[in-house]
Amino acid sequence: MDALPRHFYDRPTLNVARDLLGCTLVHRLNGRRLSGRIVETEGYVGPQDLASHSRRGPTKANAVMFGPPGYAYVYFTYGMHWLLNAVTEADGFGSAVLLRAIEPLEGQDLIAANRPGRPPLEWTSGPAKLTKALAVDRACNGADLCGGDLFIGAGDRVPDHQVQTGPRIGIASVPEPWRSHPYRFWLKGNPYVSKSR
DNA sequence: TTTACGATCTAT
DNA sequence: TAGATCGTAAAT
Repeated sequence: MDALPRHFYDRPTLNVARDLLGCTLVHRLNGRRLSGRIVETEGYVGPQDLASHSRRGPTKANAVMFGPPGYAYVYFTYGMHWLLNAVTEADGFGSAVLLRAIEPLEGQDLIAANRPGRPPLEWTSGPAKLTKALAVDRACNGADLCGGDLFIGAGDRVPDHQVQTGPRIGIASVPEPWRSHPYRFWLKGNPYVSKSR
């Protein structure tokens, strides 16, 4: 499976977020492949988006977001979690797609080992769960998703009637209209889609 | 240098 | 429903 080309990411962020559904996130590690089918994403559409880390302009932590498309923006939050994004749009524009959930495909023995004591449905059904499961952390920040050990491969095209949209999760303190914009995309009925609260 | 908080998860 | 837990950036 080939990595999606850079021009896939050099498009409007919401189109990328929609089209990443059904694609395969792969992490090559120690000669093995850990992978999963992307079932939930969120778009963070640019500095004007008050829910986006890019809203205050480039900083040391979010610099990758402002770089060229097709790179991994990995950041640390809540004192313990790593979250994985794919950078979108033109170099210099701060936008990305957060990968929120995947369905395990390859390397399920290794994935299980990274999620000890948890049932399969809780291995990758959340943005911090999937990074833990696929061993994605700060070392992956800035990785080239178009040609490296962490990449995204094309999947079967997901028809529109299988795609649902809604507001993004975990941004309750963000002002309207950004809080309510339907920038979250998921596969209808897929059991690995994260639980919102 | 100090403080407040966060694109979450888990156990209670 | 609250506690864990710490890097980051704004405030002091």
